[in-house]
Amino acid sequence: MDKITEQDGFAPLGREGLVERVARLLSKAIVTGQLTPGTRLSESVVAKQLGTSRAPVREAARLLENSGLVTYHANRGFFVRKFTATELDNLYEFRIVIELAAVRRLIREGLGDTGPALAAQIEELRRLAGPPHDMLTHVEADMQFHRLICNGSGNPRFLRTFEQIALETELTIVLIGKLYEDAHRLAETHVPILEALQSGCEQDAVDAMFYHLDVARTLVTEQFRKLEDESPK
Amino acid sequence: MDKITEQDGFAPLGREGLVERVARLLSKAIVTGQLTPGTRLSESVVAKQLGTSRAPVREAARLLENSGLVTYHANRGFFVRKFTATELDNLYEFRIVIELAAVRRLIREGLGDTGPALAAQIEELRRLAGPPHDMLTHVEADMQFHRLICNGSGNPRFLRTFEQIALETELTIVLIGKLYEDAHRLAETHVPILEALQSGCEQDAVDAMFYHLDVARTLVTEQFRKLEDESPK
DNA sequence: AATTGATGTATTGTCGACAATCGACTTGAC
DNA sequence: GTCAAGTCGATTGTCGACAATACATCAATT
Repeated sequence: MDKITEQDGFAPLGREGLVERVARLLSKAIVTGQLTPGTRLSESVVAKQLGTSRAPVREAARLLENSGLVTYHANRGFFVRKFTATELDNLYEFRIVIELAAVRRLIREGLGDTGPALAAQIEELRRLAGPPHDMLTHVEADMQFHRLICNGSGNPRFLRTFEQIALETELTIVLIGKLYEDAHRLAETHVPILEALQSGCEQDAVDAMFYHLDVARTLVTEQFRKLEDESPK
Repeated sequence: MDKITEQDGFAPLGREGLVERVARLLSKAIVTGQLTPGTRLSESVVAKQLGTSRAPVREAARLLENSGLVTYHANRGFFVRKFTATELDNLYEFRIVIELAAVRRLIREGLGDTGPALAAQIEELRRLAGPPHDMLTHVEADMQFHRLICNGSGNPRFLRTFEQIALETELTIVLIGKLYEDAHRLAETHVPILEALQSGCEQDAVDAMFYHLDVARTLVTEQFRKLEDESPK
């Protein structure tokens, strides 16, 4: 079994550093929309709210900067990241490059236990399609499917880069407010990818993944442009 | 440990933050080999040497962590990154993915003023081929050629990702101690890439870049394995 | 002798305070 | 009324000190 989540194995449990905890709380607050894009992340305010000093908050903010959730201006502090339609398009283009490369490598290295893991994740997506429809949980499960592929590719750099864009991808999806009209449909769109991967045909797998991501890219970008027009600036 | 001193002479653009200065000094010390892989980066020691407190050093170290030059172990601190042959191979595989994607995009978007910039950079490489043969300067000029391509691609994510792996790439090359036997030859290996880019044929450009990077990958990996055998930890 | 447990030391983790810097506001001249 | 310079308040930048943790050493037990 591959190690993805931090709860399996003997990874220290109470050993989560304060910085990581703050980073997790902040990222959750941002992704869930409690902190809207553009708002300032005052170190002292956050520190006071969490009952810590500014140092851990500052470090956590720098971590989030690498995840693309916040931007940092020298001598001005951290701000929740704002996205433009172009940036969003660039994000998906980049994501496609990374994930297609991961798919190619995964095929060449052999699926291994990534196959069953992907199948199980699709089951999870189907289960989540039923009520209650928690958007964030759903998006995270979707991302987990793609994370499994990057993780199974065998080159840790793909997983690492995926993690760097995973949170901002989640954020943009949540910003838009919907991923698919039908949650059941979303789950099924992952099936062709898995089947192509299991067939062992590299080109089929690449095509399936590209189609999947390209559809998502179009949906997300168009929806975002629509929202941009409704509330210009 | 040698003292890390700041090279005077240039203050790039008005004010540079203390954190950035420390990060620059540290990265230079690592890439030049003053700090060898595996050595501990004691916050207090570095801070004392640079005449600052630990806070900026700590932030700078976290920046370098993103550049892959140092690793961080919770409650143990920062260490200069050690590379294995496999990691190095993964690095080059990843680099190929990124740069090939950048080339594709650059072709589609049109060269613009990237063409002349690339030509000028080749000239710079030729100039540096003459004495004195400063390895680091040479490597940096080589990387600059590739940086220009990522920058010209039009998608900032490619440049951003390139920057994340640029320093560790430089480090591995310097670790090996040589890039090419003949520095003049290195400069010329970039010519086919530029010509293919100017031809406008996407496949030619991709092929040229792939060949270039694949040769480098083989050279570096083999040389590294040789060094690994000589001094097997 | 090997392993376990206790102890000491060095380093990181966190904190609160002060200094430097930026942006907004006020004030004044034209 | 507009613009410029000066001032003020708030926030980040940096610092030194203290607390918590890990590693090494050594003692005690089997």
